[in-house]
Amino acid sequence: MFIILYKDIMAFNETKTHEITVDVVILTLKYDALHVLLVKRQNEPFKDKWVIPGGYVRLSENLDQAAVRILKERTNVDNVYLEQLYTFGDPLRHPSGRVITCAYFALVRTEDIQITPTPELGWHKVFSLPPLAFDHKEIISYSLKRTRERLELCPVAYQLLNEKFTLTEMQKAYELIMGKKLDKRNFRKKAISTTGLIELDEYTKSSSKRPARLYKFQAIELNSRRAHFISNGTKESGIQPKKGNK
Amino acid sequence: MFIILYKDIMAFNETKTHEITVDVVILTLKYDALHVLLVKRQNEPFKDKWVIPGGYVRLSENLDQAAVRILKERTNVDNVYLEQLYTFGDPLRHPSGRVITCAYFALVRTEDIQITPTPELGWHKVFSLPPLAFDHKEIISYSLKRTRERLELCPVAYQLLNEKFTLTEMQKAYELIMGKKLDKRNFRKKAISTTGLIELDEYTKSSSKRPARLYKFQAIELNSRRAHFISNGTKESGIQPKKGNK
DNA sequence: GCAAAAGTGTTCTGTCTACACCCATGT
DNA sequence: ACATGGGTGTAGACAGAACACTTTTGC
Repeated sequence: MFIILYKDIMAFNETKTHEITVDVVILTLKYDALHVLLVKRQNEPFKDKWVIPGGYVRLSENLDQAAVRILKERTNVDNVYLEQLYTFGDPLRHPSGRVITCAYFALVRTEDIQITPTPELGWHKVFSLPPLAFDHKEIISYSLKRTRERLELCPVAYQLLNEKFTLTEMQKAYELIMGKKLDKRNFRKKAISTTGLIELDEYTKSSSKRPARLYKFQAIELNSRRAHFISNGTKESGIQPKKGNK
Repeated sequence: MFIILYKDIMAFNETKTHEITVDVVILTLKYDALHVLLVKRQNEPFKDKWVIPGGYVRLSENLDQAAVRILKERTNVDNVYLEQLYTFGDPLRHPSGRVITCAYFALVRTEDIQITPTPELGWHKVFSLPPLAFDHKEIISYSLKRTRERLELCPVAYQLLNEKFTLTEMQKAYELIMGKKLDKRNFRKKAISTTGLIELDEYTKSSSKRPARLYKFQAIELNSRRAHFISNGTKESGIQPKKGNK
């Protein structure tokens, strides 16, 4: 049996290691507001403050897998939009040690998730958050910024909508995330021209108003979506100059 | 003096720690090509393969500071564009252990750097790289993709140009990074309308052709630039809905 | 018949693209 | 005078923004 002196452990600690966690900002639309899933800390430091779900990265898994695992542990879904956000590594962000966190964010459909809210786990409105521990307010803020950027480039909002949805619901999702009103006619024009949006021959019924046409998004092969959005880097094969346009 | 058993160290290692490094892709323009600074590995694994400069994160420094330090160690400059790129954490990316790397990329002016190339350190053309160790080819590829995205949004290319430059030089920088030819008149129109570009009353002299007007970029307060580009998250103060446009 | 949400087109404006010739200088 | 890179404008296509009324349903 080996015997090792305490100072060797400290040297090991100094030169080799930090703790690394993955934290996942899980966003959903609920009751006409953007919500984030938070957990109440049971222990010091920051006892009774809220945090986004996270955990240590296991030695056998990559960062994406850790994020998927953490997401699934909390929500039991794994079939969602998930993207690496940023890595936060301030030495003082965790009061009791050096913890570097690789933050991810996920967009999930409320209908896919069965969470029984408890005093320790629940959805909170992104625009009125309870007191948060560590730098988690900053992480949520940054995930909102990134979500807005993604929304402008591609229609990831459908990841927040039910399988079948009306254009008004889709517009509402955009307005809630972007935080501003959009013009109905312009929005619908742009939405309809989006590739992947499929017009159905179905209409809403329950409302006491005029029925609205339903739409859905083309099923995207999950692996290919993850290949785009969850990826250690680019999908380009190697490094090549782009082709000239002459 | 404490005495700790070997198995305790292993438990510590299993539950708490991975190694974390910061690697910096350092890009520059040289001899009409985009170059990246590479180091030849002296040890196994991947002995004699090339890597991008990197190092362990010290317990007292944050990730940005580690990147700045690594950049400065290699190039002796610290006044450059530097941005966190992505964190790579595949368990198999490093054959001899679990090393997670937070990759950065930097744009530097060749004129600012005095590197005496040795067989172990030097500039390599991004489009014809030598054999690289680990996943460093992927990291360089991704940094090129990100640089192109940045170029389309803001004129970071001036970070690669000398203090005073001609529009033709600027166009050449864009063409080399984007990998395609650009239209001269359209480029100049767009460049001139860019805020921050200052037309000087100076012209090139040395050429044996018609002198070209020189331009420079407005000096940007370094701290404010770093606040934008090197930042643990967003600069927005807190999380607020955007103002409506009605 | 009325309240409430669904649905629908046109005009204007600014931006991006394509494209060809004259200018200033050194040799 | 000529070779070389510097410098300039316009017309057409396209995308985004502003804007108001009719339709369909449940009650």
